[in-house]
Amino acid sequence: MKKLNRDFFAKDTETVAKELLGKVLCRKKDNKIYRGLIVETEAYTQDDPACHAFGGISRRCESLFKKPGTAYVYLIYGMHHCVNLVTDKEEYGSGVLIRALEPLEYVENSNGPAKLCKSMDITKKLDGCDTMQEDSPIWIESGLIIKDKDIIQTTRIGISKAADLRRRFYIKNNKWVSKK
DNA sequence: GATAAGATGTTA
DNA sequence: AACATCTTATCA
Repeated sequence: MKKLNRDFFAKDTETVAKELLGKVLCRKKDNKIYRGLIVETEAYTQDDPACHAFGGISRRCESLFKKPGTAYVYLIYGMHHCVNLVTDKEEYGSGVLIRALEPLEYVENSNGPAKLCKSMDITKKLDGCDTMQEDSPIWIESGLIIKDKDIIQTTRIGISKAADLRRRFYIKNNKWVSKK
């Protein structure tokens, strides 16, 4: 498997969200490399009221404004972590939320955005981490080619603002996609 | 300083 | 359908 380069992330956020399906999220910890196939994503951009970067930069979401390929990790509901990958260009707050993984190596029970962070030990310590760095503890590798006919595009989950936008993508008939 | 809401998951 | 649990944004 080959590590993705920055050009992959330096594109329109919805395009990256769609293309991340079938890629592999990797997390190195204690000499073990956890791997999971990305099966569900959501796109968030600065002009979207549901995005943390809507209205500009803040301490929490500052990572969204960094270079494409940066990891953005935040805490939600006081107890759950979620991870995004920054997209498009630097200084523009946008990213793709990883919502679900199909377990490959050392990963289990990852059919939800908080569950996958728990099973890979992704915490705020990884916020702002540049996945392009050679020694990064988290990165993305190429994986499967997903055909267009196997990709479903629909509305996002768990948000109240801009709930009608169809910015969620998942692999059709994959059992690890989060349930409503 | 106080308050409300939040890109969720588990339990019943 | 309730709740666990706390950071962040917003307002005073």
